[in-house]
Amino acid sequence: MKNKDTDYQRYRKSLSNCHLLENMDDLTFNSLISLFSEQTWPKNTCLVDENRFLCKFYIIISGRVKMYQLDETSSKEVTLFLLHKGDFMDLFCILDGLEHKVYYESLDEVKVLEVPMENLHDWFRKHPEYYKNLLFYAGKKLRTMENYISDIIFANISTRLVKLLLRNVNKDSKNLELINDLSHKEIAYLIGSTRAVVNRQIQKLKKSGSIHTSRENLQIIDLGILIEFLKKENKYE
Amino acid sequence: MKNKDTDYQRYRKSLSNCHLLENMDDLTFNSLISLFSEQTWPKNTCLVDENRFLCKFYIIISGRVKMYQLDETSSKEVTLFLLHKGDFMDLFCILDGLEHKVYYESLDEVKVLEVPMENLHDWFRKHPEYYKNLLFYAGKKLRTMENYISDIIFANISTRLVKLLLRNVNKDSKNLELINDLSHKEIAYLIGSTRAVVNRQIQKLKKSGSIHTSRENLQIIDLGILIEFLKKENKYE
DNA sequence: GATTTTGTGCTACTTAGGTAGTTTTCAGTA
DNA sequence: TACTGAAAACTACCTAAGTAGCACAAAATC
Repeated sequence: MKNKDTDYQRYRKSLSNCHLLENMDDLTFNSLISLFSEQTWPKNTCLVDENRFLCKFYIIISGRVKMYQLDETSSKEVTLFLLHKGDFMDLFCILDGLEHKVYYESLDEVKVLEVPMENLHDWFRKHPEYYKNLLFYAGKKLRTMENYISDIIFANISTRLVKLLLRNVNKDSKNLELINDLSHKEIAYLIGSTRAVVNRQIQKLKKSGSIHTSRENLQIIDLGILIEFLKKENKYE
Repeated sequence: MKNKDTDYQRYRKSLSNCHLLENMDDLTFNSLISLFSEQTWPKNTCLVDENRFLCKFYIIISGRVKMYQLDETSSKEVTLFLLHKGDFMDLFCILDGLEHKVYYESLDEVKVLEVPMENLHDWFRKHPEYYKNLLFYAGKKLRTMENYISDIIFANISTRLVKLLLRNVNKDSKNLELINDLSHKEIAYLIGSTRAVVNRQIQKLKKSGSIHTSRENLQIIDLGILIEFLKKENKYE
């Protein structure tokens, strides 16, 4: 039992940014977290089982999972969300209980907390006030999607690329995080484009002296140039 | 009091498709609906007051409201949602209580139910189990947005146009609804394109014999042709 | 009923970005 | 240390779709 308790404290700490668990006293937190069990998914694994997310719910503890759509005809991809610590799967299923045709793939070794959907629903029925946390999270994701749509419609690829970079710069360290070790292909899918086009833009950014790249690695060396670029395009917020 | 009761019954009926009010006994329904007051907005009016939706919440009873984003630089638009009977405003604000930079415009004379946000929150605190209804609605909208994104990335304009038409065909009457009286410009904004391009595609559809148009009016005369077209593009679901 | 505004149809032009293909570089591993 | 496969770099090409402009018709406004 002592062991479990320290586990819970560990989760409490590592999931401090998790909207679902916000404003929760320790007792409630423990009652919820005791329903979960920890799992590890290996790197670069697809989670293709369509119905899995109707019966199980997951919270990511560590590692990245991309949620993406695939177009069978052209075998193109779009990454809808790059999920990480504190994110859920599948948001859509937990909200409306319907099937969600979407793909998930781990980009790192991923640790998750798993709970049978039914148990989670039971818990929520007993603690309906915590639906609010789910609402808040859904709101965040809606906003992200709305921005995605306006970006695709209003902004060209170079703008979208620069915005993606700036979004993922750590405010304190000024370093690129979360997407710094992705291939050009993965970066392309994050902004709804293709490898070749993104590479073309990356070459331009390199020549401008704003970034430095090596194999599966992208670093920002002059944030100011990127910000100036967005300002020129009137896309700087 | 009698008068009020008949009002409530009228709302109950006309808002039967409203997710927020689903699975609600009459007593609860009345306790909620009594917080609202009816309002009428004239046709073609912009609701620009930025903070309005932070303090007031609206349910549409009749008429259409488009929710859209505007790019100041290019003065381009995208319509994110074409809201109508049973839809809410502003979903984003009710979910996370944050400001939402978005535009609303009435396309018809619109009747809404208005409630001060604070009162609605109070009601929800007393009836937290109805957060679930909000969750369900949010899920629906997330799905719509996800589809929007994949369509923009995977499908060309003609496909997106045909999909838009088919989505808005009444299953029973086979007639185009909700978007049948829009200008080409408004149709363009619904699929993230421009007037001229949409017009080009509409001419093609007319020549194919699938649709008939007149000023601000679009009718489908051969649904089969449109469905065949999508099948050929492998975009038919 | 005259004037203005708005929607539609079309033509001609431009271009960003998608596509295809080759070469080079690099990391893992046999 | 050589082999292999993936990522990256670069070139050449193509086209869907955005842009600009104009003419005409239907509505709306005066």
